Amino acid sequence: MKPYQKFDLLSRERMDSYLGKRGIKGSYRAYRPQKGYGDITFDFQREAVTLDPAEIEALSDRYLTFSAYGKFVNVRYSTHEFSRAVLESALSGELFDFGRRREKILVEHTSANPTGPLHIGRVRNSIIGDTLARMLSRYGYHVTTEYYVNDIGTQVEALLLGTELFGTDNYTESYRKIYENFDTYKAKVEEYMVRAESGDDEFLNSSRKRLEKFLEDVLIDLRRLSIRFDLFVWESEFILNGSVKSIIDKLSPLIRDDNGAKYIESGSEKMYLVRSNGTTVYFTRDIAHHLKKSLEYDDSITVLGEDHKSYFKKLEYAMDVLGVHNVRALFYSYISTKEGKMSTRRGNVVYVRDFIDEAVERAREEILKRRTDLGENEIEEISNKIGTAAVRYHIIKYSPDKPVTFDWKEALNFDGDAAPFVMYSYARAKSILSKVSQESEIVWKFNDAEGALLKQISLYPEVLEDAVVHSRPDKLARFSYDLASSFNQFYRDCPVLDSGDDTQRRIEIVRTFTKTMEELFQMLGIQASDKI
RNA sequence: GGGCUUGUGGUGUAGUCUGGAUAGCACAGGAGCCUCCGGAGCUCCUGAUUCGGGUUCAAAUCCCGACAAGCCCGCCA
Repeated sequence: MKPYQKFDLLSRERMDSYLGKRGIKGSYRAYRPQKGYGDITFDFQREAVTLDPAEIEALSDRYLTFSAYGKFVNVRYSTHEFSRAVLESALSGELFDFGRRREKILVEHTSANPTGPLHIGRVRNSIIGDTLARMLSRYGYHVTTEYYVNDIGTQVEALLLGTELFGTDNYTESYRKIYENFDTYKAKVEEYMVRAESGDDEFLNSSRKRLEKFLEDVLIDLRRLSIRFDLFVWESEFILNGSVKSIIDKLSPLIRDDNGAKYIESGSEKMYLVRSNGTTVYFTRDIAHHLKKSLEYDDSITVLGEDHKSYFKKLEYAMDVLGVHNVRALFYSYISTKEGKMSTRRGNVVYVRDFIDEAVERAREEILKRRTDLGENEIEEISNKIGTAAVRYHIIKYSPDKPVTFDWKEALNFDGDAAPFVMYSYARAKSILSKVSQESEIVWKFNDAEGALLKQISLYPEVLEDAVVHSRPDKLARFSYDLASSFNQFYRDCPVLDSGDDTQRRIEIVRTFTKTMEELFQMLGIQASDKI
């Protein structure tokens, strides 16, 4: 049992047995109190009971210290015993063991139409999705990541037509030109759509080949952020394998007709499946897509911008009709700039590649300021690690449903709650470990500063669980900051090397810290650096 | 018009799901700390729950209503 679990249980048993013996009826709520009140609180506020402080205190022993204030019972875990439990748990590997789960989970993220390089609004999707996938995987699930590539539909056909007419060099511009005069090209776009929908192999293959090139532009940026996909699912698959047709058949009892177009209805909401020209809409193909997910995975999460909320509600309605309940979405709010919503026309789009470049450059400047002992290659490597980590961290650290206003100054501020701080504390720890010359026996005796760091470390399992249960990858970033901060305090108070009896124990504490940090870095997609 | 989301110090945020004690953190501002393993660090100070009702012994947290910001309501994706 992990340290907090073990001590929580011990406290609870002690409390329950006391209540039983005294015949006190009344339930308590147990939670971790705010700082200063100990490690666990039994809250009797709702109950009409009186607790005798002296009797409560008498429940204490060398592991637990009980105290009562009114209807609060606070329990403090012995620094020495708890620290020992944490360090032992870490050394045995138990602290980092979350077991394996049978469930297969699909995480779909990014899935942007490849009409141009990613901007920071879209990359929030990628970073949330990738971090989510990493933490679910660490927690023991069997995770697959998916990029759903649209190779059918109005936007895609417009992109393809645009590049045919105006060239592929600046494909974003070519795409835009179609939309500038959409009426002119509407017939041609529609013709392409019909061809695609008819399952025209030659046409679809050629579409796909060209789209792959544009998609590569998106994937290049993502790779710099250590984001890769297990799976690319092409939308046309659902036309070709007939599943769109079978969806429409399955829904047919509910389908109504509107001049040849087909829709289903829930309340006053109409959900169109088929246009009057016979082609299906994105929605219909997405139903087929999600049906496939539901069959192949136990659970599936799609990362979507908040603008898709009502869309997804409709999709859920359709899935519900089909008896599918294991698909869900994780929504995030937009990133805007101070000038408002990002818009190419207004020239306030921030591309991820620019953000990464700036962050790497900033990291490089900082390194040059403080280090003269590194070679050019090393500087390059470290600035890349720091810069890309800073980008990921800055985007993941906000709660997904919090709207973010992007500000260059803030985004490139490496002081405080930012990746360099966290990476710095890790580098300090590694630096100590690199100087360890000999090992000896651990002397089991902990002081408060050691206890504080170990206690922070011991929160890791419950933080991860909380993040997983609530789909909140931002919590890992926050925890990594708190942990780094705890380490910096420990670093100030506790010399490690050449500290006599304390040395080996502190070395192990530092090792445990770096191990925990590495876990967090792994999930946050940060490449650790021993030197920064 | 209907629906969804957000509102916490000067700024950016955590806590809100599951009500409880002194609302945590960062930036900015002020004051300190290098005879010691890396000062991108550490310590201290200043300063906040949008407004109005309600529920409750107790509300940042739950309910209702305003107000403000964003998003959605297409035979687009």
